[in-house]
Amino acid sequence: MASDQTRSAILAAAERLYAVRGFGDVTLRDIVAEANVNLAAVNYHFGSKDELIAELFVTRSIALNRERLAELKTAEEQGDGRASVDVILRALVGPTLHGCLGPANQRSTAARFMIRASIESVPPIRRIKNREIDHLRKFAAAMRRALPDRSDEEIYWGLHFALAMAHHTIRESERLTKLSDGRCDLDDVDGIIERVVGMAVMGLTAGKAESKAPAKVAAR
Amino acid sequence: MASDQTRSAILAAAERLYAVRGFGDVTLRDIVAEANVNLAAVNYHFGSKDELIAELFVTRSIALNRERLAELKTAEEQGDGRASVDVILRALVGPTLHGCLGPANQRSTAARFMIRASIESVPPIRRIKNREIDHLRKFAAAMRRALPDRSDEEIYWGLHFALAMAHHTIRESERLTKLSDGRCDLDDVDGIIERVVGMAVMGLTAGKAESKAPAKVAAR
DNA sequence: GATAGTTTCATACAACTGTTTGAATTGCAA
DNA sequence: TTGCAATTCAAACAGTTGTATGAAACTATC
Repeated sequence: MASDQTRSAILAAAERLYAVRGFGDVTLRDIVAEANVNLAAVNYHFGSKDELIAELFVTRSIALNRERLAELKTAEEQGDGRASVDVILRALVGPTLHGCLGPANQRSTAARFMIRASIESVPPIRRIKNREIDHLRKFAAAMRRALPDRSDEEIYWGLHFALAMAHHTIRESERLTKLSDGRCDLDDVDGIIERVVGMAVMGLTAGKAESKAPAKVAAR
Repeated sequence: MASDQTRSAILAAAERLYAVRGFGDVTLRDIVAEANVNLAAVNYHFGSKDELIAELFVTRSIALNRERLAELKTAEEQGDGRASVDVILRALVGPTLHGCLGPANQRSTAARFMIRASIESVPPIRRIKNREIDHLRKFAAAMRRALPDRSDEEIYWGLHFALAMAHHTIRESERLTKLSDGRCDLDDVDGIIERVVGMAVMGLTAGKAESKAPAKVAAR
């Protein structure tokens, strides 16, 4: 309980190393060297390596989900309990994209860490991700209120595809840059968000009149 | 050169184990036990564990890419060197989705292996994936012919999003089923393909008249 | 049927992994 | 200061990993 100094040094060092080198080849010995603490400190403070990784990921996940829900809640309050489709989608994919993309040289360690977590999917992280379903259900519910005429199936596919585009863009941003010879601007995060949201809105509202304002779907 | 029996037994056993248990916890000893061969046989026939994995993945990748290109070529020949947007997209995402989705109990070992490869992303596989850019360029070129008015940027984003939806559906099919309480039918592969293609077509052609037939975008 | 080349085999190797141990040290309360 | 708990430390542990070795078994050629 006393200092907590060692504990946070380990957390910081671990996140830094995982962010840069991935989970695959970072050992406990690397971490304690980076943190300037003793090897046994990890097991003393966290119990095991997996629990260290889990704590790292849970912390960031909670923060991310909190942000998403806050955005959703604000939007629904302003809209009399009903937010528009594009606003809901922006609350879903915006925080992630803002957190993980943007100019590479100014990405936070936390962002790089979450990118790794999104790419490598090591067991302790996978276990946590599986519990995030409840979180998504809240967005499904919001979307149901925004599109009362759409079937649940359509809504789930819409949310699924929105997340697909967001996560894939994060995971494969390097490849997209290379493929397009830099013509796709991965630094313009807001542009990307509008692109993703625009596509998802089209998918969710295609063939029906929207119940709210048509939303500015054009990207850039 | 002689028998090749051992070699293929190793390949088959390795693919089977990786497909079921993932790359994370399958050791060479597991593989040789499953294949009923000696431990040293792997290094004798493949050089190293990584090269074994690479050969496995390259084989499947080549087959997949061949299938995609064949579909594209057929379509372009039938259309006087110009295929329609939806047909190009179907050639891009169809083979992958057909190969990896469908009723879980009748998925081939190869399909399960490719799903694993898509989820876990171990170093030797990542190295190979990075060389697949040329392959994508061919689809970009075909798309440019189909949509001469669209900018390269729009085309790359369109292809990127199409792949995003396809791969994410494969990676997260379990989660989508759980989230939607089974309302999203992951066994109807053709339905999924139409859904993905439909979305991508909308994204690529939004705001402009299509140069070919409007394509049946509605899913199911 | 001897021989040369290929393939198999049991075994050892060397390195690295996360974890544990028990003693030393520290910090704080009485 | 004394005593007690929390923390740090060096060292070792136990297990696993991929790989290398050298002899044995095989196979096909002459």
